[in-house]
Amino acid sequence: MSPEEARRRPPTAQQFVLAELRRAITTGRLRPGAPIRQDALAEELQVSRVPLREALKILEGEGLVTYKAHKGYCVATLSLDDLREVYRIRQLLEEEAVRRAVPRLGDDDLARLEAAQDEVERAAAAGDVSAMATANRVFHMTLFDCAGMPRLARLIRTLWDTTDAYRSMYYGDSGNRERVVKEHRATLDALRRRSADEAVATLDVHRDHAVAELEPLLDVQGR
Amino acid sequence: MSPEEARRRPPTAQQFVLAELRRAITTGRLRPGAPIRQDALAEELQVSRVPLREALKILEGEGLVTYKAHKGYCVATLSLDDLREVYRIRQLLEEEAVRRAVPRLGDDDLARLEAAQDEVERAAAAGDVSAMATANRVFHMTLFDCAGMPRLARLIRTLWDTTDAYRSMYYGDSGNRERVVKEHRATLDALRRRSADEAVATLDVHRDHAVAELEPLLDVQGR
DNA sequence: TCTCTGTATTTTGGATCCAATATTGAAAAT
DNA sequence: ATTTTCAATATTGGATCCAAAATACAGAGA
Repeated sequence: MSPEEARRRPPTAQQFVLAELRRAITTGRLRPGAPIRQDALAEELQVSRVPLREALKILEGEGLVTYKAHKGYCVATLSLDDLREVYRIRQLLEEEAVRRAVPRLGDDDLARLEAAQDEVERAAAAGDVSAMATANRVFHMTLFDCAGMPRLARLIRTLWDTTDAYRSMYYGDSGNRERVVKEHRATLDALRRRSADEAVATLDVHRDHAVAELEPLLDVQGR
Repeated sequence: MSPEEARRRPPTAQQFVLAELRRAITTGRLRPGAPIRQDALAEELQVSRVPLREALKILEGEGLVTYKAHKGYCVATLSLDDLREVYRIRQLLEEEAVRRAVPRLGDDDLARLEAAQDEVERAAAAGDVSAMATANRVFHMTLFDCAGMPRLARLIRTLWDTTDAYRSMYYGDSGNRERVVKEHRATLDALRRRSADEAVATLDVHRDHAVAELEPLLDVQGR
């Protein structure tokens, strides 16, 4: 292992495994519905099954994997109903976060949001799906964090996680990437004018488009 | 172990430990802020540390315990801000659940709600704090489950869990118990008339009272 | 007396081994 | 041919053991 890697590697194996599992799920290397063989995965990641199982327990709590006693873990699948439910809950929670955040937004916060948006636009132009997903997330979470409600922000993060496995498919389409860029600009504009109502409205549109694009993808998965 | 116990005991040790930990936290045997010594607890519960640690990971995900690498787990404490945040999020999510549930309420659902309320009243009269907490929870969750949004219901459950450690203190006061009974009746009445607006309003009042009563208790904990 | 340092002890993190459960497949009976 | 039963195998659950980190503590030095 290079010094670089060693420095970035988390202080415990379970945290390392947790990060790896998240990546594997969001990048699609572990497909929704796929069973998780502990022995194979542990060997692949060069750890024993103990830290792997603890990491899986966390993901189970977050709903990213499902578990049945004596049967094991599977990558969670989303039904259409699940997708709509997750986005409806996000709508409720994100509206609250935005309304709390807007009056607290400082110039430094706006600068961070603009920096995040720059990165989104760069990734969109380059067609870098993975960077796009990351940057998009940074943009939204930066805003939500400004609400000063850490538990709310955490809940929203968890909800985002549950659809991460499908998000990369969404960004595979260049039309989707461009629309995301435009919608973010509208949100940023509303935030600059300190208009919570408009910011909420632009994000609602943003989400609705995502749902509309994701629904057919889920149908395919559901086979 | 008696046959009775063996029958009720979950199929895996971790599930058993998980249930025991929840009980210990909600009943106050494990106080908020208390460190969790794995060796001692494992011996007390007659299991090894492995299932205990997996159960703790679940509770960590739910926010009932906090964890620091190489330092271990502690029962989570709630600050005043945390309490207000949790109840604000509950307000948002529970309103959604009620509005979805009301038009779907069948007579059988109402019957179940009334049965739950009977149990609440029995426990309140008997001054049985533990039974009161359980019955109260059954009452509310029965309603939320009627929304047909399993993820939403699960989120709400998790939010309830985070304040469970303090709920039993709340029910220790007979005035609080009586008020809960009355407020439930108001909610039931609104539900019978299929009035979502009124049901939401009664539940908002219900929650606000709980927050008002819990805040001073948290101050004491915060020392 | 206070602080710093090094060591002993405690506690957590992880690996290996064994047990229990589930799954698979083959053989036997209908 | 189909179904059922039973054994073999694979996979998960749990216990024990060892390693690593953190904490507590004692002693030396200022």
